[in-house]
Amino acid sequence: MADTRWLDEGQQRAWRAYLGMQGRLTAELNRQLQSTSNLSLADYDVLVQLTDTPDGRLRPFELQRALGWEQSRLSHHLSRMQRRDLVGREECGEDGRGAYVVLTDAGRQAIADAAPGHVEAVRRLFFDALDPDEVETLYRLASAVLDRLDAAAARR
Amino acid sequence: MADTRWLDEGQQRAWRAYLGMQGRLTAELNRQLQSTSNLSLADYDVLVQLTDTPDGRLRPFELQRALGWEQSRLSHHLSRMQRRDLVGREECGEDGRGAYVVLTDAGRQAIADAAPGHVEAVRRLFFDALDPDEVETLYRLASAVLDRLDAAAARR
DNA sequence: TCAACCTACATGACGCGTCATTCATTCCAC
DNA sequence: GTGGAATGAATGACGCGTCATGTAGGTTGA
Repeated sequence: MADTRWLDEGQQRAWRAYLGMQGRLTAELNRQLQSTSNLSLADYDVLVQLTDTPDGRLRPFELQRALGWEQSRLSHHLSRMQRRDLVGREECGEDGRGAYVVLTDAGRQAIADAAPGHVEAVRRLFFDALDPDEVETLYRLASAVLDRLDAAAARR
Repeated sequence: MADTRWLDEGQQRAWRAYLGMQGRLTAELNRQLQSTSNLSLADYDVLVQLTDTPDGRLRPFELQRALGWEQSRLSHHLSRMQRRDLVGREECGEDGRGAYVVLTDAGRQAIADAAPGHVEAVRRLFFDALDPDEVETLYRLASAVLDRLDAAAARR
């Protein structure tokens, strides 16, 4: 591998800026959510998915695909959320192996309380810094990279 | 907070795509680095910073600023890297409170071995999916958000 | 029908990241 | 110079994420 093609100047600074933004933005949003609502970003994402279904109930593997998480991460996270009474687990009649994850009243309340402040933070720290063109480009860019990642995941 | 301004359509999908890309790209790069070089992305970043100095030696607070990390994260991480003999700690003459973090031979070797494969992965999963305009926009976008984050950090 | 295989999910171990706290040293106003 | 604030750094506790593994239940085909 003596002939590595390194990143060019523009790629380098873009990558560095992206990494910096990524890490610090995630940390800051996490802090905001945690301190004002006692939720993590991960909790928030799970609750959003459950809230988006009519009966607040999903099979873990559906959640997994919607979130793009690893299976064991989801399982661990659900256990922690269950301990805090944000979600419950129920047996699944159709499939003896399976289960249902159910939004509890406390969970529903938690995300309803947290959402406005979180959206506000996302807007303030992120979208207020961008013009519409940049937002559109971000969408295209992220979608293209996601396709790459899907291909890589399929290859694994 | 009854009058929350939610995200518009374009912002929603951009945000979702960004979050998806962010999480999965980080996970994938971590996996690649871990499995081929037994290093984490965090290890890699620390080693890069140390390699960039003439004598492979930095004060922790300099590393902290360069990486944009929390102080305690860095301290914990350096302890773990020290246990694996990737870095060493030395006393600091000029300031009795301070210390030096020093790149070990093993650390220097580790990043030299890891760099080609990592850069290759970054290129394959990320830059190969983008055209130059998108890279340029990403840089502008990330820089703008970083400014926001600096402002938020200063306010804290 | 039953063995081989696959799918849905859980768990233990271990490294990572944050918060709160602690400690020593240095800086500075007076 | 000295008491108080600020700075540089470490640590314990605890939630998070990954890998490897385990297990029960479904599916398929000879």
